[in-house]
Amino acid sequence: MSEKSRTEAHSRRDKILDAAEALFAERGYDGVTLRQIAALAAVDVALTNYHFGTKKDLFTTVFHRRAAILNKVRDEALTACLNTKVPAMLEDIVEAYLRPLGEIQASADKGWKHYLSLVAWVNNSTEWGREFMTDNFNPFVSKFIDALKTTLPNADEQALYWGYHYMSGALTLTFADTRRLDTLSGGKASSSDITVGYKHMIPFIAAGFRAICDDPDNSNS
Amino acid sequence: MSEKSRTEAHSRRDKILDAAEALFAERGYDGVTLRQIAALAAVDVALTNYHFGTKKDLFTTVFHRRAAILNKVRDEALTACLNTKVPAMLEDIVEAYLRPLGEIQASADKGWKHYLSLVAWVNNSTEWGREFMTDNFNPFVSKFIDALKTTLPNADEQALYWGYHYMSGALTLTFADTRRLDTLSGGKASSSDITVGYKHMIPFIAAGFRAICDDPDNSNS
DNA sequence: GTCTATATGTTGATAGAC
DNA sequence: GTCTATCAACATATAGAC
Repeated sequence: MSEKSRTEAHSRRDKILDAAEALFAERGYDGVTLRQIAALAAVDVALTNYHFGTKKDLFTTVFHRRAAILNKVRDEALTACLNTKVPAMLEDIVEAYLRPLGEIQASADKGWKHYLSLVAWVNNSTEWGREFMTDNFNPFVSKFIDALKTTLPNADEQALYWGYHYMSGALTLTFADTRRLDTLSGGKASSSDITVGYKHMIPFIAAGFRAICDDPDNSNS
Repeated sequence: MSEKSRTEAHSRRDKILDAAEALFAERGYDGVTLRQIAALAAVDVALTNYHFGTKKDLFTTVFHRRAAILNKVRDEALTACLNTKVPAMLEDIVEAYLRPLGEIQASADKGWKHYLSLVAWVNNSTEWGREFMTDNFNPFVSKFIDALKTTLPNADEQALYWGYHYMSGALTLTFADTRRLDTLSGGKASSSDITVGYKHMIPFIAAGFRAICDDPDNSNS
């Protein structure tokens, strides 16, 4: 195989993945046809089957493509945070969790934006979440919750997990980028103003955790 | 038309709505076929068209069926809260917003549970949310945000709207009832333990609002 | 109101030529 | 690797008998 054809094939393969990522994120698995994906990628429909097998296989490939690198980036941020001060501040841990995602979403990279939007869709789906969220992201989430325990040693564990649930929901809706905050606020806030969205999310979530997880004795510490 | 046939027809009509509600909530609009809806309702496929028109029309009917009553219940709760004390406490306003939903979701009514799950799906979808969330729920949300302004008079409006966004995301993920908290926590918390989910949500969200909307001068008030 | 039968289109998938 | 051609299955929708 020549260098040229190898490169072109790889490029078409990637174009299918990019198109599938964008469309799955926008309309969900069932809302998208292989023909629409092929059209957006500007390749023949049969190529989706040649490169990835079934539609479900294609979805799996799309989801896994960025999951590993996402875990790596976030793991490094959390580890760095935990190494700078012991015990780490609650705000710092929450920031370590959220900031890498905010930077990705605020960046110019369309592909990553689509991927986060896809994660939002998966996270809110009972059946897709069970298959894709648990295996890919639970290990890192557990690490995050362990970190929270070090700074909230007296926390009721049930409250801690529900706090994570609220944060996950807030984050996920931010991923979804619905643009509905614009209409609601009459222009005073914008769903796509990601930098502002993450700037307020960190103190909001940290305060929430403290309110339900902190021991009454040191609630104003 | 006899009483009996009237009742039966109405019953079949309702069975289609109930089935559509349950399936749309579980798999989204495109993930469900009219045949599956008819099968779950135990009626003929052609009846969906006779009673509701197109598939999209059926979805619209399902969504509107409970929207009005939901708005009424929530409006009463918020109004009652605002009338008991002036200015109302932040926690009371958030509770007025959340508690009616918690009571509905914690009740034994399967239909309402499915409906809230459907709202979760719509809220996280850019294209469906634009069409169905804005018209149905924005007026009440604006009333809620106005109430927040009375108790957080110095709040930056942009922060206030983002706070609402975080609350909406947390609430929505709770609607979705993904059952994934169970796996993540190793049984220490359960997504379907709705009473606990709402009990912690109120102080969590209230503290979050205070952290980003309160004037620094009275941040520990 | 309900069902049978069917029109009409689209879907995912693949066999086979190049 | 890529494209043409085609398949069986399934979708929504409706006309017409009862």
